[in-house]
Amino acid sequence: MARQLGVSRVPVREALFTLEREGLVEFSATGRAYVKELVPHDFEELFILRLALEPPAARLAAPRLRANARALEDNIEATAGARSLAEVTHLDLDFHQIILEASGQTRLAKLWRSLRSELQLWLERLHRTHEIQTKATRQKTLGAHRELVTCFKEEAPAAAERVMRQHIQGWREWLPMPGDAQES
Amino acid sequence: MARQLGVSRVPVREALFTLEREGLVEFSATGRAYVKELVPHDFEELFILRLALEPPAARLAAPRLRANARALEDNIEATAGARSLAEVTHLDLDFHQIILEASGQTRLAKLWRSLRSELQLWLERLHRTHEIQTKATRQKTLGAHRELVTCFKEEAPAAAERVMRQHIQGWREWLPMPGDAQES
DNA sequence: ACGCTGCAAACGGTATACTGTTTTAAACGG
DNA sequence: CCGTTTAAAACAGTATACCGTTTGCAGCGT
Repeated sequence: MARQLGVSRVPVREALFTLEREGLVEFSATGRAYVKELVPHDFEELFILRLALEPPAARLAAPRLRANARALEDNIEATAGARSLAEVTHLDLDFHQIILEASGQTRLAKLWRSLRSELQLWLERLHRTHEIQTKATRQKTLGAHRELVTCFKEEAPAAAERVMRQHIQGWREWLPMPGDAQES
Repeated sequence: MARQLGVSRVPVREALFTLEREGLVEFSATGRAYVKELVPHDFEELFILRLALEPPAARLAAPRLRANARALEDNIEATAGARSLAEVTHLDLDFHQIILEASGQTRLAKLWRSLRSELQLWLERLHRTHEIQTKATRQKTLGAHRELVTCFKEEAPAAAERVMRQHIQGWREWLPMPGDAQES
């Protein structure tokens, strides 16, 4: 890989470790790196993590987003006018990331960033294999996002937490299960 | 540092990045590494993360711990007989880690491991600066742990989640605030 | 044909070397 | 005396080199 890229091995090595942290690469016991394959259980785990982390993050972010809801509103507007599916996905992840970053929890935000690429990979895969993300689901997402912005503007942390929880649970239920939720 | 340790710079570099992931070291914009100082807000964040992550983990771990509660019971016994404060802390963290590892959520377990050293650092600091961890608090901890084991044995995931939540919230309330919960 | 042995190539980790940048402090001028 | 300039030292990142180990396969024996 280093030869192909025309760089030395140390930076490649570090890049691979970074990818490992992001869940896209895994190392064998002998230190060899492989692309990690997507098993349904991993998607389930991402859902569990989102459900555990994002509602409290929304609650904590509420005070900071009271006056700074512009970024979120711009995001909603952009999503409404987005033309490609990939664009909608990107904006959706952006919306959630803004909230995470605004929570003031550096570890939480860092964790989200490390989860994001894996999440995006899954969504892109679902887009390829299933015909999801219809107009109806996009409207549902936009509705939840608008509701969240309302909560932030009214500085209603508890409501923001509840709406976020329902948003994520609903999101999970809309999705065409990848293999169907094997709880091993 | 590499010269002092008698190794080359690359391994030191990687070790520093690992310590950064564990929250013990931070890098300046110019790439220089410093020991991260403990600010009360960070402790608060650790509490928030534990509260978000551990109750669901306990719920998910319940099925797996039904028959494998021995490790937890051994841990409780060791804690009851522990002589040093550091030993109790170590065993307490071990108890929680066993549950996280048993949750079957690799990202969750990995996250816990990356939080553990920071948490331990905080607890040791609290031990030095305050006279906590009296017999009463140790009994409270042991009581909650025993209750959790009961939940696992009876395979009561919902109860395990609830007990874990109360355990962590209680744990936070016993602690002599490090600076007092500044919600910035 | 199949398994075992041994060797060569590839590999992972790390020491050393090189390069461009930042830091430090000494020399200089105001 | 203080701010500016500049040159040397330290530093971060990365290329190259070295070493011990693993891997893959050819050659051998059964």
